Amino acid sequence: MRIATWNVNSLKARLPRVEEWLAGAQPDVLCLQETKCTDKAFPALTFAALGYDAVHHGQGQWNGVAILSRVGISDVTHGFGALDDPYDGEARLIAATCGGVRIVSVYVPNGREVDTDHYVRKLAWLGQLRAWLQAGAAPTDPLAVLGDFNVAPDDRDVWSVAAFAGSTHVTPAERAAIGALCDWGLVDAFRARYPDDRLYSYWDYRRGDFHQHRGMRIDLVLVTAPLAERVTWAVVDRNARKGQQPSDHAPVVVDLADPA
DNA sequence: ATGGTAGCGCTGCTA
Repeated sequence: MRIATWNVNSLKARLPRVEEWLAGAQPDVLCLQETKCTDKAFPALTFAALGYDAVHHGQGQWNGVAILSRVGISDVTHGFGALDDPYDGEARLIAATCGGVRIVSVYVPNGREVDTDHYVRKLAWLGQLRAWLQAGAAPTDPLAVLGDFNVAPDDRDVWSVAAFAGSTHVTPAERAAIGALCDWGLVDAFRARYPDDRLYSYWDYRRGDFHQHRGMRIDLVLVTAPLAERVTWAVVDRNARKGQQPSDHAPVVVDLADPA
């Protein structure tokens, strides 16, 4: 089963490229973030024509998350349920079961500037993500959390440590919040496959950052142990960041062998 | 040099 995640930075602006990418990459499950559309405007029929069932949790102008699947979609939920949401009212999490795997599509808050209210609530949001996993799942379940985490887990995950000094995405507290998810029982599937490579998933639109290789790896596929042992391949599709009207993020793809 | 680009939606915010 091929699972993938892509922050598309507006599904309306990116739909032709998403359609093109689905046809070429042939994922079984695709998690989207920053759809920036309402549930009513979500192009479910377009995806159905390509063979994908889709569920969406959107609000309109900002945020918005979705899951597309051609291996079934059931037990759909969104948000943190009974738990408090530090970004209440923002569409940042949707979950569903696809092909026997619990799939979670997340758009972690950006945090804006270190030590601002938005940053403090970003850390709280990541803490609630762990609490929500602990309340509703087990590390022994086949479960994957895919999305834009807005955190570079390690210094290897930014093009220049100096360039991000004092910025969000690289602070010890943000990295500790990702570490807490891993402590619960998640593995960074892409990093496990490429221990030393500096491969990024996001490049700022400005200054020609993509072509200068000035990127960050902030789009992650975190999987529980039963899935980690099934990973056969992982890749960032940099080609999807090229050409006309790209998103500022590239898709991250992970292949899973059939369960033993 | 606090720059630069893209999306939303129409003025300035968010990333």
